[in-house]
Amino acid sequence: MAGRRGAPRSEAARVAILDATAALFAERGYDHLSIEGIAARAGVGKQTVYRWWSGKSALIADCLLEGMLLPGTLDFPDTGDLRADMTSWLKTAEGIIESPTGVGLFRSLIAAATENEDVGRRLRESLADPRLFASRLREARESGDLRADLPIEDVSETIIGALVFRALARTPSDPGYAERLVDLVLGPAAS
Amino acid sequence: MAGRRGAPRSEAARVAILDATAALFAERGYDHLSIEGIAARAGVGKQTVYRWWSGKSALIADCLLEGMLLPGTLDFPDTGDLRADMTSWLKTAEGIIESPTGVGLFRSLIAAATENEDVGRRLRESLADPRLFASRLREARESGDLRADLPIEDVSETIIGALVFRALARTPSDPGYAERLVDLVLGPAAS
Amino acid sequence: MAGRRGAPRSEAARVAILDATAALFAERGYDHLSIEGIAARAGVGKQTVYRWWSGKSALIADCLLEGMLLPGTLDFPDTGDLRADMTSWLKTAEGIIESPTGVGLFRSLIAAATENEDVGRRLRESLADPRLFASRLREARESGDLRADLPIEDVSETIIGALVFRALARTPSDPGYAERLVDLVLGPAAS
Amino acid sequence: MAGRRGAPRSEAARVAILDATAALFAERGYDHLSIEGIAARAGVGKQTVYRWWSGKSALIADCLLEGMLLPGTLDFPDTGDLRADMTSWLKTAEGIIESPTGVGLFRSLIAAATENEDVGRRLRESLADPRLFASRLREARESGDLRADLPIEDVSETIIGALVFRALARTPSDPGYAERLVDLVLGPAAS
DNA sequence: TGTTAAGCGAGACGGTACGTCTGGTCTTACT
DNA sequence: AGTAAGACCAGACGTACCGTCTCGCTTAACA
Repeated sequence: MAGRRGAPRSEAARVAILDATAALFAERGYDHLSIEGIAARAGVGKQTVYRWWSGKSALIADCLLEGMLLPGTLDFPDTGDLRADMTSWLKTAEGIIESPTGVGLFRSLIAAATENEDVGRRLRESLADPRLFASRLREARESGDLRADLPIEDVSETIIGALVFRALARTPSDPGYAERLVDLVLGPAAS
Repeated sequence: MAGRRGAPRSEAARVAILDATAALFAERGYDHLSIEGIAARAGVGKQTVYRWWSGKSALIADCLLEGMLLPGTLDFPDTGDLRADMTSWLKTAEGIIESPTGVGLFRSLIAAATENEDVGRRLRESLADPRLFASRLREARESGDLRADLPIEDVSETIIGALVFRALARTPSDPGYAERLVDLVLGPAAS
Repeated sequence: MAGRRGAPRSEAARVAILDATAALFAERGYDHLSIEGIAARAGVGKQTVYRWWSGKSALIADCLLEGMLLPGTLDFPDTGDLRADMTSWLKTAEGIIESPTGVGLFRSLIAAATENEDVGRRLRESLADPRLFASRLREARESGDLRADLPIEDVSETIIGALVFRALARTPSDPGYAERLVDLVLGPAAS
Repeated sequence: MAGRRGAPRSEAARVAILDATAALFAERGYDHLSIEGIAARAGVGKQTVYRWWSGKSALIADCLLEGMLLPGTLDFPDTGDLRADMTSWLKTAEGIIESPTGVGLFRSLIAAATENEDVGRRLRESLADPRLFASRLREARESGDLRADLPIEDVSETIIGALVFRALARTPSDPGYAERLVDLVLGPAAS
């Protein structure tokens, strides 16, 4: 059996650090985050941060895991009409991404994913979240509303990828985009 | 008329700076770039950099404009079979992106786009490059090989977006992916 | 000829740093000095300190050279009676060394000399200062008041050494000490 | 009656700590000593050090008390000729102090004395050690070889003080010094 | 043909943050 | 209760770059 000695890790410190990270990330964005700032805001020594995380990207990865960064407002609607629900979800997402705070958060997450593979992987895993559209697509395919060979995961990935790229490329807002993207990835609507 | 006085801008310095930027970007990635390092490598005073560029992201934007960052090997093949050409182009792109240097460069570009809107916009503009698939898609649509209402620009954007997201999310390599993505954005192949 | 380039060293910064060093040294002693504290007090970046000095001991050495640390109140009296003058100088010195601030400064200088050979050497050089007793001893020897073979420099060194050692060893104050030390190093007084 | 409870102080820990202190002091000098380093080398928790000593200077004071720092090779020779013995002892001492390790140890002791009054006092007490010259001087005075009023303790203190100051001031080695110092403090040799 | 304004390489400046190290305190589990 | 271990808050260390600001020099266009 193990039986480690020494004081156990302080949960209070862990939480204070993640809270401070999430707060500063939201306030100032990924690249104005500093470990010193986080430690100061959390009321913690810098060493306590470095003891448990390798740097700011790892902190962001953990915040992500705890759901402290992504707003919970992206639940998928359910009116029975998959294409309509998807379009409406996309318009909501576009709205968030185009808001000043939303785009900062979004680009900051991209920057963090750039530096840290855990952040990337966790973003990927969150695609499977049932609150997102993946599970709904799966149902639709099983009930015959979508062609049987539709690769669900590719669809999720492609939609998010398109949003990511548009945010990076500063593609201007376009009212018809959501419908076109749905048509593109699900195939044209049956007449 | 104006007629400025004093020495004109040194072309040698401009080129040396962009060369140094491209070299260091390739060697060490976007976030280990430093203006001091660039100036030193270019044999130039820091002020000469700051006189003409606002920071490292602007330098990258300029390098991009001069084609010093993207490898020229991504020309679109032309065998007459659009789907096959597109699949093969995608496989080549995947190969580059999965190589150790390629993925670094790719992610670094994403990071740069995160910080600087010009970088983003120039990445977007390069989608229209005739060496890429956009012009080929246009031809195919006009010759009736693709459905008439296919939104070409969305297709380009979506494909690149998918690649970007897979690079960020560290999605593992998958042999069948190119074909599936082509089917997804062009619609299933006619039998 | 050479012709250095770049901005010249800032005299204002140099002086501010030495002033801050001397002030903090007097306030808090050698081993509570910190480069950060000095830089902050001087209103200067840390790098400006490190650019010109290797560490705090080198700063002290320079302060010493500029006479910013030693009080100027140790001038040797001159009543015509060398032994009496010397005794009286020694009593004054003892008084300073036994005062709370004096002993701190004295021990701090010793600590600095411990770490940095320049500090040591400059302390040594200051023995030759004509305001101290060395030059007076020389006159006395030449005028026949002291034996001709008396090694003046050894005398100075020995007297200071005795004071140093008593300060280190916390030898308690002793009213008759000054006279005894004078007798010891000059030989017993003629009857 | 009292009857303390709990485990008694561990002698093994005490010895391990002092050994580690002495070893690290000799290896790296006083100001590279760290409590953490000592505790690690001794295989002991930091708290066990802090429980019994107030800091590194107190550790040095204790090592000194146990004779773990000063080499035992400074016994005073006895050829019957006091001046010759003293000169020869001084030359030996000079040799040690001028050796690379000796001077480091000597200056480290001075630095420790600077910080901690116990260290100072113990250095002072060690002057009375019969292996040093004080007891020999006393005998000589009693047997009439030295003038009756010679202040023995001042002599010891002055000699050591001179050596201390020469070490601090980096006075260069000088072949005739030992003889001159003996003449200085004992008075010129009788013809 | 000077004068003069801009560009240039160099590098010092006041700063921020880095990641590491140590100080001293405190909290565990073990003996 | 004392110990080995080690986490904690605090803060200095010396380094790397930031973006700005002189320097002394060079290079044209103006005068």
